[in-house]
Amino acid sequence: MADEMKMQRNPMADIGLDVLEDTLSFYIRSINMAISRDLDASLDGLEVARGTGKITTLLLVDRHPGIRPSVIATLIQRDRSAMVRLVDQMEESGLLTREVAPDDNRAQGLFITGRGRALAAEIRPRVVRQSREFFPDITDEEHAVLIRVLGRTYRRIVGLPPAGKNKTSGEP
Amino acid sequence: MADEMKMQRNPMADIGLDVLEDTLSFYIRSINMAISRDLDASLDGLEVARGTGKITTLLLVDRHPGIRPSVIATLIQRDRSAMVRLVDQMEESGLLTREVAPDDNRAQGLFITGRGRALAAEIRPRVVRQSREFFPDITDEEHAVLIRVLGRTYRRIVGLPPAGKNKTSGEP
DNA sequence: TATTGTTATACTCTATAACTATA
DNA sequence: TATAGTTATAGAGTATAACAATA
Repeated sequence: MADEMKMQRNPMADIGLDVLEDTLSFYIRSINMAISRDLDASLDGLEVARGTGKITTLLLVDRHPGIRPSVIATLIQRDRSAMVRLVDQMEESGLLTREVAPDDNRAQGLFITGRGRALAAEIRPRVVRQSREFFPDITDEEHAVLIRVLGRTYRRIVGLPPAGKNKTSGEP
Repeated sequence: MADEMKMQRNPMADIGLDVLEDTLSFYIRSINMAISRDLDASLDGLEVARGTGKITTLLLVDRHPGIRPSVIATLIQRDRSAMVRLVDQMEESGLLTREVAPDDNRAQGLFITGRGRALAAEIRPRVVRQSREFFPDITDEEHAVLIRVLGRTYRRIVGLPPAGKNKTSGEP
């Protein structure tokens, strides 16, 4: 009788996630969707909302004048064709400019504009704050572990040297 | 002299990521892209590759016969319209069936088919293995911390009760 | 022959709104 | 009035292949 009464009063209450309960990729993929939506909302109207590459591109160009599109493409894990559209878009918005690289006529260097620099300054604290505030229920220690472990994984994926060793210009 | 020689021999070697270096959302978003691509590759040809909802839907329907699309939609953070297309697709593939819910004619229950059950059994170990092998350079302890912290965050986002309390059918 | 940037295309995902039928 | 599912559509992202110019 009580068995028949349970029905689905709160359908969420007793849902088990099967093996996904212990599967990191599931959590990464799920949280990615939520955090990206939240980030878009917190940057609404700012020309860098939507999509995963614009913020990184802006900050990298601001920090590394003359950086090449192909380098950024590697760091944001896009192919060159996707990178072209990204740079097109940001150039049209007046955030950066392209110049032919002095040492290689095939390549380009990207340079920040005044507007781009202002926007970078505007979003920098916002991006950091949004990221931390998205995890209100984790401790600073847990946060540090996540940064360390996920940072290590990211660097391995894109081919950056391990943390703390990026001061020396390494061998190829 | 040595200053002029550095040029850009290995362009990746000394790239700083600006504030993104300490921004969790950046790592989540970046790793998400890589892990999703890798998962797609490891499930190539299996009818559940591509896109984030199919695997979860299959395992949830297999585990919870009669589960409603709207419940799954909440757990995978999609709206109902996206859920419809997902279920359409999986029904056409013969992985699950829809039935009108006996207690509410508006609602549906989803049920696994033989093919669906077989596919679920096929992918379960693959998904778990892929997830762990994608992080070859983290310890089991670090892995456990990630599962615990990200799992907690996921449950908060989608409105599931905290871990360990999902045995009791909670109040609404 | 390999690399950098470019263009084109097809495919998928995302977000939004409006609609139906039930409750 | 609110909810479960559905349909339609515009916009954005993704993957792929082919191309030109340069190394």
